Amino acid sequence: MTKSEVDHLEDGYRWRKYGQKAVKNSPFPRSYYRCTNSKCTVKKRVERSSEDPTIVITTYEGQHCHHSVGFPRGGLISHEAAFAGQFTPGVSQFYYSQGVQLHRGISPRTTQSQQLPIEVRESRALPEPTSQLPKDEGLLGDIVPPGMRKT
DNA sequence: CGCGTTTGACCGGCGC
DNA sequence: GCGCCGGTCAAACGCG
Repeated sequence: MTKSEVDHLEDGYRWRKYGQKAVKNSPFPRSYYRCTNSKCTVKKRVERSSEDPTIVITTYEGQHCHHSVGFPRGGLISHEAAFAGQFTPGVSQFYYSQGVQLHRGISPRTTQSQQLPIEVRESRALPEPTSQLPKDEGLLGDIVPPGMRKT
């Protein structure tokens, strides 16, 4: 769960909305997102909490086999980051879940979504992200231009 | 021109 | 067999 009032929580990846359905649990609709990378089968389900409209429940499905295409607030946008990321696929869900604590206390704040305490650079140093790596090398080549694929 | 978003329809599975 | 629900896809539109 993530405390935010906006749906487009930039977790460092590009998402393309492919559906939206209304759920009975919440008066708010549920949005379905999919990673824009064709090789990346990661899907995301964004649902707003019925009790706290400021909270969105982001459910990740699958793991990324690549890295972000540039971070929003200027963190790391270099190719090195891309490589570091692809070496530790499926890490997004980890830093996302452990990096965000759900606080039921609603603050009068209005734009805290831009100050998420998430640090993506940790994605290459997490202690447990090696749960089920796709171990497939055929996935690099999404954002990595030919010529720097290796050496 | 390319990409992403939006909305409606369609499909599959499950329960009754 | 039908109805309901969740999930996905596709066409069109708008914006950058």
